[in-house]
Amino acid sequence: MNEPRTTQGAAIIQALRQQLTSQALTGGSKLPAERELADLFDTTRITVKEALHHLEAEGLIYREERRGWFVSRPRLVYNPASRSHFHALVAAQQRVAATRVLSCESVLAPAELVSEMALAPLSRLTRICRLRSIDRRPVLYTEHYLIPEYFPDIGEQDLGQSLTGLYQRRYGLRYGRSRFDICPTAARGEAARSLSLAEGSPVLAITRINYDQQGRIIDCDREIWRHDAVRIRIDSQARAAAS
Amino acid sequence: MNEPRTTQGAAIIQALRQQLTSQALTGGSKLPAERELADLFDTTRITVKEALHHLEAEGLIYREERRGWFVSRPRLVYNPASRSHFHALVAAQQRVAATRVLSCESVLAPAELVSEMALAPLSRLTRICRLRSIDRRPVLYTEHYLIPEYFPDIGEQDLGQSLTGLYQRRYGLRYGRSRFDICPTAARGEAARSLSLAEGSPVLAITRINYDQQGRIIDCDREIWRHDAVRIRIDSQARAAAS
DNA sequence: GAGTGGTCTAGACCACCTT
DNA sequence: AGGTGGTCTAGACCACTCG
Repeated sequence: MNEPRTTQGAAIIQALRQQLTSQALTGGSKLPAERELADLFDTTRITVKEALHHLEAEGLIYREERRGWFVSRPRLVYNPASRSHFHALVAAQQRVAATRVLSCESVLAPAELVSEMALAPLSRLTRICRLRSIDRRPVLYTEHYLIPEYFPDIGEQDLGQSLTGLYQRRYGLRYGRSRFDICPTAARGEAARSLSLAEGSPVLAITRINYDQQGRIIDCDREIWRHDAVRIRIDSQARAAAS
Repeated sequence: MNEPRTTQGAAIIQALRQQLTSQALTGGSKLPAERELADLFDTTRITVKEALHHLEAEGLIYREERRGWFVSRPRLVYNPASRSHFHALVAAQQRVAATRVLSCESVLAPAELVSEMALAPLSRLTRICRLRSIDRRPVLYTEHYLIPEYFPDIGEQDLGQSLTGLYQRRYGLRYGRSRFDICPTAARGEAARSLSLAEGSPVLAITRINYDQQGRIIDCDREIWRHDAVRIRIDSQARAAAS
């Protein structure tokens, strides 16, 4: 097997992994403090911390800033190409969803969106920021950028519900095609704070540009998922022959 | 801006980020040694290392085991739903692709695939392991698990080319639908070694189950991408109305 | 106020890569 | 052989959370 020599760190990882997969530690529960683990394994906090980071990268545990380490729950299976509503999707997987609206305001279009959305320079967009939780744990930070002309009075609507549904009911807009990018990156700024993640923690960023049925761009949304909270699943049909 | 107090680590990150985005350090080049950076910023290796890990999570730099830190090149834009060949895809983005076949052998079906692929317990599958590079940097480790009945003599074929093309030309098999999962996780074992990643480094795992045009499962493939080397891009058409 | 993780110091030895 | 990152020691103080 060409097994690398077992380091102390690897031993800690293995011991914890076993506890985690054998359900001795179950979803949502808190791990002992780093200092306690260091005593337990007769080593230092730095070594323990390294081991915990490995398990975090695997998605078995997660951190909440200055609160401690917790056991991850199963990932939400999510298809960004389907238009299913977050609350319905979560409920279908026997979990409890919640949405909190963080802000809704008019902002100058960020530079990268000006070209992506084919806007005039210095355009204004309506930005809606929301934080979504599963089983009381915040897992998804979203920013929607709307073309304001299509969405008068959006600020007076209930934004805790599905925006897709609202677009259709209130504004008569239905999605046509959309394009999305999925990119593993690191949490920064507001997204990190809202998700109670340390700056630089790995996340999955999904950026989507939505067109209506006439092919006009109507909005763009950016989802920042905790990397251990989600698994993307997509069914695809056969295409034209490979090139 | 509610800026968190600037720590020493944050200062290092900012300084390096600036150098990286201003192209003072360009793709592929090597960063100074950790000890050198520690001197430069008048701090310890551990602090420097932490900062480097942040930039790694962002995808701006990457590590090669015991060789050093390097500046990332632009991510490959990849659509796993399209059947385009790796070499063609890479060439279209002005990069140079290479494929190395690591192994091709008959193995006992891994437990998780037995259920996923609806196999009889203790079935055997043909496993092909390959390592793919862009601009001489290994970025993608793949394992294909084939139903052996459909692929006689596969071991004698040239496996460095596109397997999709080979399936069709040699075996008359064409893909119908497929289902794929995209999951941010950590590198382990053979995949970590081949990609010269430390155990536990973040990667993007894409698992795909492929059906032929008659709806039979013909193979399953597992791609392990270096997390900073790829960006998934998918175009989707409108679906039936949201539930 | 006690406990937690976040950050940091100032070193050390080892395993591996490069020359 | 010399340089690199990988791992580790044995502490320290700070910022934040929670009861």
